[in-house]
Amino acid sequence: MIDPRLLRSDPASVAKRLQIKGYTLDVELFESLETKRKALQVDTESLQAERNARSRHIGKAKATGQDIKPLLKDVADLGAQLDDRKQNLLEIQEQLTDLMMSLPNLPDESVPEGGDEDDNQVVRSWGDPTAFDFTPLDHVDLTREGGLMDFDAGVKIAGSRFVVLRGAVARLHRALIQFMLDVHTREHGYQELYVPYVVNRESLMGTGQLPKFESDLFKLTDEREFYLAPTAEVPVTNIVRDCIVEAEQMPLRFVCHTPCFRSEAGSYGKDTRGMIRQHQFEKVELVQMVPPEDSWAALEALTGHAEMILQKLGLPYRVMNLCGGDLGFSAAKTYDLEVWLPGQQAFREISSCSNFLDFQARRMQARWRNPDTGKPELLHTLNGSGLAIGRTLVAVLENYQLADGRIRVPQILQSYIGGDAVLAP
RNA sequence: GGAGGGGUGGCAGAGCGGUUGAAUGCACCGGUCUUGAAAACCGGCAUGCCGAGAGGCAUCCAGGGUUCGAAUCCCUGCCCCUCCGCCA
Repeated sequence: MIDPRLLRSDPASVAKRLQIKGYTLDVELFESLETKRKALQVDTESLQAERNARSRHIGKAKATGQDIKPLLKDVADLGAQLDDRKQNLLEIQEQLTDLMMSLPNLPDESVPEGGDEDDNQVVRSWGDPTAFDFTPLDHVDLTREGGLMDFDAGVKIAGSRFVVLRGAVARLHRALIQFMLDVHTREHGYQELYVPYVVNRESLMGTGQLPKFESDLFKLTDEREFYLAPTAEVPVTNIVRDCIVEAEQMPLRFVCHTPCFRSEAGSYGKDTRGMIRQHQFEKVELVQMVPPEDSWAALEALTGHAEMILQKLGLPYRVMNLCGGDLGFSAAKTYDLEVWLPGQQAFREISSCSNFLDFQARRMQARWRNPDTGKPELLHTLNGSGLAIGRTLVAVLENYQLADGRIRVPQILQSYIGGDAVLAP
């Protein structure tokens, strides 16, 4: 949520900055709601003050044994009046909260202008696109033999955009998870977490998936409002919801491997081949909670942590600064890591690292105790994939393929799969 | 699944339906004392909104209800704890 004070004091400049994200704020609607709210609130509160005063009076009169009947008569119609105004106020407030909760975060100054991914800026790149003296295959063709990636089985069991992995590929997939968790816990100072994969409405509100993006989620048919987590960001970030974190515990750095479930509504026909876009995929997620003044440095560090995985795996990639139009709902700034996929002859997103500033924290009421003021203040949250497992698997298969169709195993992964230098079927 | 007990400030923990936004302790902040620290003592210490200020309003898990008035009474939901049963 955007700071309501900022929105109230300068809606025009908020609107201007939201426009960079392609969001049009109806300033007039907001201001008229705000004006109504203010009037109603003052009205209601003065009425309440009167009622409170009179009730107190009755209490005192009763205590001294006076006749309270005339006093009661006085307040007879106050209650109904009050109920009426309260109801009006509540309706306006509800409209205002709905509006506020559906406003995206303000983009940072350093976010480039632009409407879609074509306007993203290359910040830096690492490695050169892998060279082959033959025409490289994509991961689908590479794994056809032996049904190592069995898309038909996935379809049979669940439906399209699901897959069954077998044998060496399933093992490599698992090895990638272990490897990433090890690097982040041992070298980057993250605490490993295990979390629920089912999340409630409040949690999704907190990180910003709700109320606007319900259709991206799988909802369970239960009388409780349960959803499958679309990313570990949701369960992990919500750990600090309604919490006041002590300063000496900061920064909090969590790493968590979870499956992620996404309905991918609206992506029909997009990335239908292979494992690039699935309803269910694994991800190792990095999440940080930091004091506000540290969050920009933390974004650079966190992005670096994700990059380190690609470097250790020897996968060429580039870092993109997302333009306004491509920026997510909650993010103030996002770096995407794009890995080189020889099968597609293209860079594809494999990680997304964002600073949310206090946007999520305000929704979650996640605070820390600022030692300078002694007061609870909103903290800053960040997260990034470190990395998406399915896409990393694809990248390894495609970048490490040999002319005969076998797959070399990146040096650093060999100890995770029994020392094999070439993927054994 | 069955039977009970609970949800109050950062934490612990009081709180006859009226002057309780809430005793007390701990923690924290400031001060006195001390060479310094500890102890002791004094003072301060929830959040949001409105207001220039004085002050006002709201919040004691959430939502309804009773009442002139609810932290306190009633109903529903959520969560936690204890015991029994079942279970990976």
